[in-house]
Amino acid sequence: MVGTTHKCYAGRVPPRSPEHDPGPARIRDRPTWLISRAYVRSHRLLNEGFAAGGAGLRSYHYRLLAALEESGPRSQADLGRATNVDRSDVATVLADLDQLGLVARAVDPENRRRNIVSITEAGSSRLRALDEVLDEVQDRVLAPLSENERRQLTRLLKKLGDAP
Amino acid sequence: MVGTTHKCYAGRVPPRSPEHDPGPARIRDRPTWLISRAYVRSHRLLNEGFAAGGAGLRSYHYRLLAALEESGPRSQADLGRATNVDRSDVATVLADLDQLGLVARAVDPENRRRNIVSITEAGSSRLRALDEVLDEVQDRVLAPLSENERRQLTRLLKKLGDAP
DNA sequence: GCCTGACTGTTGGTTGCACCAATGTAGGTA
DNA sequence: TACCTACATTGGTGCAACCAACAGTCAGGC
Repeated sequence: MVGTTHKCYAGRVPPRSPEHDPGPARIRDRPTWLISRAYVRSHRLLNEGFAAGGAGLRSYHYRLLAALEESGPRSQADLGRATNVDRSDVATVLADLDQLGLVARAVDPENRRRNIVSITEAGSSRLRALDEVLDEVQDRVLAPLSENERRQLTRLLKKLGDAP
Repeated sequence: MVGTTHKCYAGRVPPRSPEHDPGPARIRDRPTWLISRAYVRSHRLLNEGFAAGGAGLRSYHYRLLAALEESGPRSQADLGRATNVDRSDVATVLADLDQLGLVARAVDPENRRRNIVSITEAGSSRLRALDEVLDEVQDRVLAPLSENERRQLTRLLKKLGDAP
């Protein structure tokens, strides 16, 4: 953009920083800001990936499918606790997945409050497709970092997430 | 919360991992997931901080105030570019700050499309109060990490954010 | 037995943040 | 002149997180 020869600015408006703007130093180095920036970036790439190859599914759907495949059939509340997704969101997202035939829900005969949710064949195969999308996204998110730096970042973020 | 012994499971549902659940490995180590977790945590602490000592202001308000104090009066569009906030959001957030007397907006006489926004005395003093809140939040967010790890994380996240 | 309390799934919201579309106005350039 | 751009503003979308309330269900104590 602005690859032209003359930037005359006849109106001479720009009050400061005609060059690139590093952003306000007050927030620039603050971890909350950096984390937020990283999240926005990751979230954007993730959504782009899902939009391109996710067939209408989003982050929540993937989380629940992955958790189901990993741990086997379990109740919705259990699923929510394992994935940090609210019970109510679990219900609505599972309704989507159920309608698509990717999961099956059945009342637990031994505890009729519960729905035992299990992933279907179609769900597993869809999950594998999403896995490829996800892997590519990881690569794009981490693109600016070296292999070693990626491992460091993963370690630090994991440690950060272990906190209450 | 729930420090009790209530693992009744009379209906013995859990088909796997009767011990502690490390979460699905499929997402557990993925940077997008870790970044998202870190963001949720950071965002929650941030909102708690703002709710406690922010007098109704939120992240967007702080961002714009900080950018204004840092760089001096400038146009809204300029402000938005410097802070990664959409023009439309800049407008509405500035309307809040204007009404609170924390910023002042005046049409640029030399380019009447623009609003030159400047921070007021009250704005600067409010910003300093928010700074203290923010600093405390940083500390709580980074609590699980050592001093050296905090520096590493900051460096890596900054590098990550330099990407397009 | 009955009552109480806790848990489950569900519906129907709200909030914060990022983002997009359209519009009216103003400047600059061809 | 006409045209293209930039600006501020309004109004709306989408996603993720979260909360409140409810009916149905179970376990324990009385």
